[in-house]
Amino acid sequence: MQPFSVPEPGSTCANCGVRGQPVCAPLDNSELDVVDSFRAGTRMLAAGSDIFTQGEAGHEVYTLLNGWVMLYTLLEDGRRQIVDFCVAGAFLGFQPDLDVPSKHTAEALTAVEVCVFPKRGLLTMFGQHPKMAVRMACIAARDQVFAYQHLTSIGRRTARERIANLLLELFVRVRQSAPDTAGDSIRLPLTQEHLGDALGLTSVHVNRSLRALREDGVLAVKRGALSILDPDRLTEEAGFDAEVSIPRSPAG
Amino acid sequence: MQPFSVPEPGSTCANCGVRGQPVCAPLDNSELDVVDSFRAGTRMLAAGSDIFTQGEAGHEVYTLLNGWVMLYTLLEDGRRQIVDFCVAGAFLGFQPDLDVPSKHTAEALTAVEVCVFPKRGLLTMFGQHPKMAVRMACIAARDQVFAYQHLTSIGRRTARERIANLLLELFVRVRQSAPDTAGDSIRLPLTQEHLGDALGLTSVHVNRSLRALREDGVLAVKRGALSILDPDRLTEEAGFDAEVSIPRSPAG
DNA sequence: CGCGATTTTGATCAATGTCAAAGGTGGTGG
DNA sequence: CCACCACCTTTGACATTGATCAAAATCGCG
Repeated sequence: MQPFSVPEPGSTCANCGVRGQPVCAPLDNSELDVVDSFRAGTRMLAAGSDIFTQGEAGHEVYTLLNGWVMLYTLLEDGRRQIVDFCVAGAFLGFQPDLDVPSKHTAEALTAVEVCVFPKRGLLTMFGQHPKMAVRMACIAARDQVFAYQHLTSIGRRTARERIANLLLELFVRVRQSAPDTAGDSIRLPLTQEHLGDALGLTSVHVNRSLRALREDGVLAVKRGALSILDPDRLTEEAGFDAEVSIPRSPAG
Repeated sequence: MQPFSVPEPGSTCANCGVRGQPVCAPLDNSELDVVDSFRAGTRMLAAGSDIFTQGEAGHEVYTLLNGWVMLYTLLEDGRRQIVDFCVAGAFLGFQPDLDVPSKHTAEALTAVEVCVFPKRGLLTMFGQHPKMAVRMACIAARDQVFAYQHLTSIGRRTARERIANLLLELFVRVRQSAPDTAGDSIRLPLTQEHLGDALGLTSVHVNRSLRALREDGVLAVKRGALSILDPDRLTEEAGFDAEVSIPRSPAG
């Protein structure tokens, strides 16, 4: 599957699958035309392909419509740190300067569909629609809080706690991005190596900790699915710290 | 020293010491009146006092005018993770929702002066001055990148590398916030415990690594001062990854 | 001079990494 | 439908980094 963009005649912002979440969420339907004409359509990408790449200055930003993406940094010697996993609704690739190379790679973990915006003109559009700029600031601030929580997990929690914390976090995130789903399990298209690279652990150690969590009846990861066996216990072990969200009508 | 705010009759945004850095930077002098009338004046805080506190919903945001601040999270059992150190120019306390308790505490490491803004009305002001909203988004995005780099350091670097990386980062940050300074050392009002809590290490281990770095002639930390002995070597050991800044006139 | 905080050092321990190999699993092509 | 292959998971033995505990030395400061 090659990357390609399509105007998608049938699809408009008004019937967007993630209408309530992205930068454009605060606009009302009449204002949405601007966004509609500004965006470059949607694009589908195969699992394993890069949306943008570390070291390269991208010219687009993206709203993730469905599928999973990971954001990672590679050190010179090949060590990899996954800094975030993204699901539907995430906004990817925003950075103030057009020509500065990205510090991270965004790679599709599953087949993925993104809504594409050219970076050029983005800030102008924000300037003309301050609601979007404010929304952008709120999204970036929220993601920063997530990054800080992730940081705290890696810096100060044990391997088992980190794993519990991340998996619970991903569980609620998927639930929020798809509020129609239910049950105690979700699809989890991650290998143990992904988990390790996100948590500062080796995949071997992730494996052992995961077995312990399973044997203790807390959670189970199997065949690309995560099942929460004991929610209370998991919440406790994860040291979980209720959600960070963006209010429908922001403060002020 | 008790917290207090003063209208500071002599001081205005136009002669602000960090004029080029905060959210208000992109406004021209005529527009600055709005900010001037919106802000609640400046406030001085003693070393050790909290600017805002984890678990409490603050009603203000702040621009740091001078001094050092640390941002940290406390886990239930007392483990502490410092997620950032801030110097002049930093913007503190922004979060979209007015009533959500903060996840972090901002504590003054030295005597500190901040410029205070009521949170209520902030987003309205952003709406009326889109340049500020855009600036806010850019600042949040930049800080997010910093958080990701910190994350990468803790997750994938050795103790020695983490220390080298953080100290170099602080060095350049101080230099940027006070471009008039020079020389190979800066004041560093941090204990080894602070470094450890920022890097996911114990203070004992920080001490040993610091000694090794000193004996190897890379850097020295002594009496509240950091000296860079061998910049090239340090840059290499730190795996340093050139600067993240916000361009004067942002993309678009 | 004396006290609390910080730094330094030593001895020992535990969590996690490394290396290596043996199972599984799913996908592909014959 | 089977065989094979790439990739992932699981397990074992052992190595290492960094943690823990404890005490001495030093510093900042009144």
